[in-house]
Amino acid sequence: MSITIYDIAKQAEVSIATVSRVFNDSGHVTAATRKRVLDVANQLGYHPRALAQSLARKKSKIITVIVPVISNYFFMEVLAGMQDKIAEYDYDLQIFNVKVAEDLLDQADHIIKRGWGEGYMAISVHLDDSSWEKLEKYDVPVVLLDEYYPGFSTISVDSIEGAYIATSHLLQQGYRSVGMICAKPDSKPVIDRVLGYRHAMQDSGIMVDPEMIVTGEDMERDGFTESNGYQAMTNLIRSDTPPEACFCASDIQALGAIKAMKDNNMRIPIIGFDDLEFSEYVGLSTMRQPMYDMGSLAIEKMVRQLEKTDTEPTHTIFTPDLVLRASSPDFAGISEESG
Amino acid sequence: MSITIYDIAKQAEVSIATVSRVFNDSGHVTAATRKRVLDVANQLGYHPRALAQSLARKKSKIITVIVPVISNYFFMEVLAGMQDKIAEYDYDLQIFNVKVAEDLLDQADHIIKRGWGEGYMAISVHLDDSSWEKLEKYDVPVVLLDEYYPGFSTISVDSIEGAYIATSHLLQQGYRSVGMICAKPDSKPVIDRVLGYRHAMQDSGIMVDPEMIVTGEDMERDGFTESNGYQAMTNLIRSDTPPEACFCASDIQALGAIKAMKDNNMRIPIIGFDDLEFSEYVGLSTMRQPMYDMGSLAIEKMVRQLEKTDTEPTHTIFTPDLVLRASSPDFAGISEESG
DNA sequence: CTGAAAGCGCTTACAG
DNA sequence: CTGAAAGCGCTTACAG
Repeated sequence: MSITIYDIAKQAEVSIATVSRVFNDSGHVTAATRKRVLDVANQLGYHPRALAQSLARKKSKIITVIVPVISNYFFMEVLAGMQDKIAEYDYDLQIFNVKVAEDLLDQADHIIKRGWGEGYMAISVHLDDSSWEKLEKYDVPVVLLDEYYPGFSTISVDSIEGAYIATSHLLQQGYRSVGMICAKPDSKPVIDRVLGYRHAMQDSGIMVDPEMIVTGEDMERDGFTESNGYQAMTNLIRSDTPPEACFCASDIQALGAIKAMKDNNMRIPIIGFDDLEFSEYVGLSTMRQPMYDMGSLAIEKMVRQLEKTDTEPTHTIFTPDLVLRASSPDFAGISEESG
Repeated sequence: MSITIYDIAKQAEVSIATVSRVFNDSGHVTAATRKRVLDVANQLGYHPRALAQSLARKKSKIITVIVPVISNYFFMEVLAGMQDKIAEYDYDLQIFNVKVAEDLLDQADHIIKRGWGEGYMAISVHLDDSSWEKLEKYDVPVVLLDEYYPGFSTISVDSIEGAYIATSHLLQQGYRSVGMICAKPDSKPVIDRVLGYRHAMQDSGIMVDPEMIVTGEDMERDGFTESNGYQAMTNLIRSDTPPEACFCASDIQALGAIKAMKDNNMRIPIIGFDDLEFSEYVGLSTMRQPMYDMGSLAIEKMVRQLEKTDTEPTHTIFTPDLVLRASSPDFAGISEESG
């Protein structure tokens, strides 16, 4: 039913090898035969099947992206960067979702063994070193995004440093009691951001009050949701000694936190983490993660590996930038803002 | 180097056919030989290559998604719905970006001919009927999302009706001068939304003032950006007779429009279109498009076609729901709100 | 420049 | 239940 290389070879009165050559610009084909083949192909609407080409060439020209099902804004902005960048190359993107569970390694293993891609990128997939080590054995190009492992090329953001910067800024403004809204406590980014927060507090000689580190009840998407932030801030407000300022593990939660403050008719300075597209318009101060650039860079690293330009893994660690907006006014400006 | 069905056949002392059967639970294989094969396979870390299976079976178990590069929130929420739904089935998602240009048909044609997927979904790809007709000839399952064409299954939202509802609501509140913020004028959704807006105005016996239909200068993503909305609202404000209320073609633009109002120290009721995740937290009234559900339904339709449950194209047209929030207070409440 | 043939790694009737 | 063989739709040395 669907037409193949044989059909057009027959009609053009050449061998299938010649047809193949025409479509690959490989080998030298006479202009005449080339035209004959192309004419027949056009007439019949022929186009080589990528599947068959991939098998024969042992190259699929596909880059497979592994992402946790909790697809959030972070992933989306990263993906946008990937999509724009990959358009420059002769590769295409295939996406596989994995469930965040104990058998995460098995799932990744399975995806790689299925062998669709020439290379694999994992976004926010967190495994321990021994797990990554197993995957390393397959000797296939892998780029990790939002994760670090020496054996693969990685792109990540220094969450500890970011949290430190945000918290320190608040402390420098003169606030002593700074709270933190976190998400799922055992999620990798949360662990790091809490750590940075603690460091900053300690470096300022302030005892960390465990009750100042809160999260909401809604644990969908690992707690990275507006509702979680809303709940968390509500908890903070209702505590005996509400903080004077707050560092929040993500912008999306900060959005909810701001709403909670509004609903409670109060306002304290808050700094988020991410810098999502809407953050600027909401006036949210935040630690900017260059998500789009990270996605773009990930593709570049992958292509360099695929084309053997890079032979050793490379590591890029971005330090997030503090972006100050209305949500964390200068200390002097507080009275005006908190109307 | 990488191990194949032959390797494990040899070691297990069976034919490759038997190995294949074990991995496909097809045919009856003795428990003993089955175990033997599986043991060897595990030991060698074997797993069938999807590429080869696809070629032999003439089925790739892949659903290909075609999306314009201007990937916006709409696409992202749709994709989330697709991802969650596809997890229930034995299919995987592959994404191809197309550039919105004259040769959009060629690009789609090319993607389909490459033949990766068993079925193709197009999100927000707008072509004329004769173009879709050409694609119909390939006789491969296609589902269109955010587009209508009789020959394929489609899922769309009634933009005209949605715009009509939003505008009518504003008019019923008592506003006479209602403006509209649109995006790229010749983009499909914009055309429809402007139409609905005009209908509503006309049905209320109000002359449509062309100057009341504005857009911003930034045409990235077809104008569906905050900055475009900001510019558009700024234009509206600066006009000789600013409107008393405003319908906006998208939430993302409405976000920018609200900021523009704030910066100009004024506020008129505004209703957006989409209901993005942040809209609730911003208090933006809007025409809700069930994007997630649309993505989910698209997968269902596709699978039904792939498994021959559906043999005829089906069409689902959602009418967007009016969701009222703080951005468009009741007429009575205006004085309080516009502080 | 062009063709015959082997091969990519599987599946699947067809026999037995 | 199991194997030999053809086939999926291409590519690519190897000859000529």
